[in-house]
Amino acid sequence: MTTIKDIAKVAGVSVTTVSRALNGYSDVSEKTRKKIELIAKELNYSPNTLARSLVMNKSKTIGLLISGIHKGMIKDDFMVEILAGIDDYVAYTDYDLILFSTNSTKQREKTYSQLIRERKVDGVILQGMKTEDPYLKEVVESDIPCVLIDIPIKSSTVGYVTTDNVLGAKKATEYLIGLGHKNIAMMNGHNFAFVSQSRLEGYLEALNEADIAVNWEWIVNGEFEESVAERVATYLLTKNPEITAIFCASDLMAFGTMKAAKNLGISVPDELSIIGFDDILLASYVTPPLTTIAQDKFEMGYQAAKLLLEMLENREGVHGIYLDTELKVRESTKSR
Amino acid sequence: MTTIKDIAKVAGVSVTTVSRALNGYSDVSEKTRKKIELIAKELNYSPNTLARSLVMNKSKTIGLLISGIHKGMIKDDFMVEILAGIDDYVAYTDYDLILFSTNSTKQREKTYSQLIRERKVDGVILQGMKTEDPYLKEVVESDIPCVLIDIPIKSSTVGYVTTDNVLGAKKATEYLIGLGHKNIAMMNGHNFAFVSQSRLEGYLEALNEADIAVNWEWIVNGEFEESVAERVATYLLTKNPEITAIFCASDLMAFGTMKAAKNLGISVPDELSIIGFDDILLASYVTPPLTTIAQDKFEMGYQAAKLLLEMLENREGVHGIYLDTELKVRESTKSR
DNA sequence: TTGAAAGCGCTAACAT
DNA sequence: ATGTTAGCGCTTTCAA
Repeated sequence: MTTIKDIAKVAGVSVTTVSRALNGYSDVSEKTRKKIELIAKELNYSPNTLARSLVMNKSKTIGLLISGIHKGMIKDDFMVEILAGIDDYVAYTDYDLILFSTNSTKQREKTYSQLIRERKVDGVILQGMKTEDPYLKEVVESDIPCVLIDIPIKSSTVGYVTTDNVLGAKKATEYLIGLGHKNIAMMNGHNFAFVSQSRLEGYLEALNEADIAVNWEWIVNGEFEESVAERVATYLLTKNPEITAIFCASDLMAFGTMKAAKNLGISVPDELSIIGFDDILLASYVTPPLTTIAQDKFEMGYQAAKLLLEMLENREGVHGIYLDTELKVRESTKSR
Repeated sequence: MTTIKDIAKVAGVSVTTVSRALNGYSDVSEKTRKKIELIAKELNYSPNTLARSLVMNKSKTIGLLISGIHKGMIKDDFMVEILAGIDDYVAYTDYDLILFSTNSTKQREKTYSQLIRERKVDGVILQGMKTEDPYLKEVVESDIPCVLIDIPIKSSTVGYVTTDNVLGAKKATEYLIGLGHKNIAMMNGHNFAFVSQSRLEGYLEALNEADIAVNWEWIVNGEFEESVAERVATYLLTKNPEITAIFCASDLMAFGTMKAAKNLGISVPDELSIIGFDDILLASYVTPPLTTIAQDKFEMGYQAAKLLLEMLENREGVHGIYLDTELKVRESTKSR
């Protein structure tokens, strides 16, 4: 492997000159620069980023801390789209991505922040962490720049990008109300997700503004999992046959709810309207196609990467980004 | 950021001793080791892997060269599952993953092998490269260990994992034949994929063994893309109404073919049987659910990672791995 | 059992 | 415009 030392030797100059020439500094004569560049090419030289990072104290890598790289990823394309968005932005920079998958099942003896510090990433993007995750605190409190997906924490080194979940949930609920529904249940995720809190808020707002009394027994948690949602929905629908519509805080949970309805012989959308949240790929393929609130996941990733790099280069940027949602009307909802 | 120097100072020993103690060498007294470990913890020390990598000349990172991180990834979960499989294996090692997405649209001024050399990855996994990709050659000819997904090249530094595509395609075709079909077309990918060659081979084998004459006009290329497949299938089916079954070399192309049939008013599976290859998630959600040959994509990723690490640690392993397929009978095929 | 010293490949003052 | 020197944080001979 050629080093600048080799080049220096061949060119008959010092390593400093080589370094300067190759890095485009102005204080090197055009002649020597040309010579050095030529030799570098001939020797098939590539710089050793390790050495460079060590001395410059920045690695030009950004860490991606993602949870559940395997479990959810297949059916729920949320993570994949985020990743695609991040990649799309990062591809045009000189940063590379290093993946830290926080597989909860595996007993990593090292904490995330240890990993991050060891690998000397310049910044990190966090996705899929629960609000009470001890590591979240650890990372946020460290001085390493990070941007959080769907967790609105802001500081000089922390930014976030998320969807306007309150408004999104409100839109969903209002749509149901507009359809003539009054007995609208909500299948939420769990209490350790900011998005759940926000979506609940939107749901409540919509009900309040329409002067519909809130029935707290109709607000349940499906843990963002299809199977849990199915179980919970089965119970909910059996106990409360008067429910005519359900707003689900994720498409996957909407699928579970649809299954529950099917098993109970409740027809969707004739007897029960179901609306989801996310607009994952499958949403338009299930039967009936799912009406849902679409979030722009790709854009979330893109904006997250953009924000992080802005922070890294000390360019001022907005540290808190809210993305819009869009109602996708399909066939799982019907006017009453 | 604490370094071993800081620890050494506090402990009143040399950096050498600290290094040895922390790395579990035996030639350090239990007493000093304990002391050093304690101090390290108190000072919240993490080793700088950059420095370590530089001197040890290995980085404990493996590069993931994947193509089309955004385009295909959403609908076609192939890449995602591979990634999940890789991650699943790597998670239990002390290696980390660094992502090089070879977005064809972007004009990377650097070649893959440059990226790889600069980042000093210890090994690399390649996915989604066409056989004639100049970079493939470049990487394979370099001395850096790599394992290829779906490209059977073997050398001392190159291994591969792939599906038994010949057998898989044969199974598919035989199933169609067993159903009573004789006029069986094939929608292949393109000529620059080994898998296409193998799947064609399997198709031909099955026909030959059943004494069915091959009609070369019925063998077309859909470029592994849904839209292309739709166009090609439309033409094929219009020209050759006698075709009663089509074996598609990917599920996505099978979807395109289904669309073509639908537009032409050809009912699947009543008038036309369609069988796919891959078994992507969507396969069981489309209407009618797609009969297909399933590959174990997760396992491919897992085995690829396993093989690469075996190569890196000089453990002997099989450099060429073939995985089995499984026929998933659903509702897009019917006996004639 | 421990330490001194060299060096991995690079950049960055500070000369000249 | 170019070179000398020091040093990033670590591992590893070689001595003691």
